[in-house]
Amino acid sequence: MGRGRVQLKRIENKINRQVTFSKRRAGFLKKAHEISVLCDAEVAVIIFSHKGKLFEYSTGSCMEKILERYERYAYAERQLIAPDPESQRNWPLECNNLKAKIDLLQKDQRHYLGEDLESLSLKDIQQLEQQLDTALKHIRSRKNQLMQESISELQKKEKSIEEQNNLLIKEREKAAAQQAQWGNQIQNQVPNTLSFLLPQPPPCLRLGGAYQEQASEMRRNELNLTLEPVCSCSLGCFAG
Amino acid sequence: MGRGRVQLKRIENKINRQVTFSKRRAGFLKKAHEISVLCDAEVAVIIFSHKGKLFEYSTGSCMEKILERYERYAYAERQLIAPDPESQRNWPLECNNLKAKIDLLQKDQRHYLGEDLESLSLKDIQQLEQQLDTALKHIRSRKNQLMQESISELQKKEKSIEEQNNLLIKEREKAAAQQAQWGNQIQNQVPNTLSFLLPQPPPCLRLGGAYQEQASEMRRNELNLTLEPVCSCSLGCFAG
DNA sequence: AACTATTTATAACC
DNA sequence: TGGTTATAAATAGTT
Repeated sequence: MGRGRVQLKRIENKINRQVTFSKRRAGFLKKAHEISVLCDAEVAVIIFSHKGKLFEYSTGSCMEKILERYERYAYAERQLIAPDPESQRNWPLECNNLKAKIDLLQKDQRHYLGEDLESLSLKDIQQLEQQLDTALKHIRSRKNQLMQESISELQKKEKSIEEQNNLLIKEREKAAAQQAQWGNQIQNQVPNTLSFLLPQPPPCLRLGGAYQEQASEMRRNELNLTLEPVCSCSLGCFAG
Repeated sequence: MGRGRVQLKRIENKINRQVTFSKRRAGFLKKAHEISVLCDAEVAVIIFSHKGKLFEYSTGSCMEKILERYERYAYAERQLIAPDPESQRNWPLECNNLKAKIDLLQKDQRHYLGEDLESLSLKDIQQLEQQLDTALKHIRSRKNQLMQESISELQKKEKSIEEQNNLLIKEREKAAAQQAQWGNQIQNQVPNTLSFLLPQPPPCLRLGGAYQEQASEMRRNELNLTLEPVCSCSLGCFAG
């Protein structure tokens, strides 16, 4: 994009290289910010010029956070390769930073839960209100969707069970009729059969019940994990 | 560069965001490589998508080298923060725990903001809805309180200024009357005085005007402080 | 994933 | 460096 085509090759002219670096760097960092905002991505850029000068960009101006995330991400792989080159990391500092971050997250979480509002200005409060209002809209929309799905599923299940019931009832009637017939024929030999069959619930009904219980148990577990984590500070760091 | 102008604002449509991310990411990484080659710079790029997927570029495919260089560059500052009588703690474990906690907090936060709801069950969603609903009640209550306070204060100030105004008006009238009297008494002795005096606004008026301006300026300032604080990001560590 | 009408970025020049 | 302009590139909306 310029008056001439560009070859992907080191610019030998020193001045030209410097100028191009300066211009492209600006455009590049701008694009980093754009993709970060537009696509809600977390971006970190580090550039060392030929002369060794550092330029950087990071979403949320928090380079360390992104680098740590990167380290964590690549952790598993590198663990396999390198057993422990981690004695030279600045652990205390890292821990401190993490703790500070957690504090911030927890503070924000309290705000999201409508606590500790005294420390917020009117404008903060208004912004918070709007955020939660929007969030609540999304949440209610999703809830409705889930409820609709749940209703549909239950209706389907109900219908299927009803059909099975009808089948079973027919079978029972058939059996009853037959047994009545048989009873008449061999009444004295097996007198209890009919009274034993009738009170027994149809098997399909019990199966349905068991399935439902299992499902709701599963949901309860997920709830514990996601909404009531051990740490009391679950919602947080808005940093993203 | 496209058929429409683009607003620097998160793309709300999920599909669009994903497509744009994909396209821009390609262009962005290409530019990273270009600047690296053309300008003989050392470039590292880390991108985490909204979904948490990692994309990266680094000159010479050696991310670690560049990150280490970066760490060395920013080393001095961070050294100052950390003393260190502590070397026998299990730092790696502690750090990992803290990071896990942060992940949980961030996940929860997204839920509080109405994002990533797909991973929640109906029951989770209902609980979340209730939490936010309660929080919103508190927040709105606090907001009303703050607004009331703000209104009261402004009213008080208004009243005080009005009183001062009244005083000043009275003074002006008094002065005008006095000057008219003087004008009659010495009209013949100093014929020009009156015509010189009259167009001249009485001193108290000018004072009053000056005072009023000052006061209204004050009000404007206070308004800015309480209603529109400079920091646009008051809430939380969004940057974490 | 391919196609364009546009918008952007930027190479060359000052 | 910082501005201007002609042009190459990137990409938003569309298919």
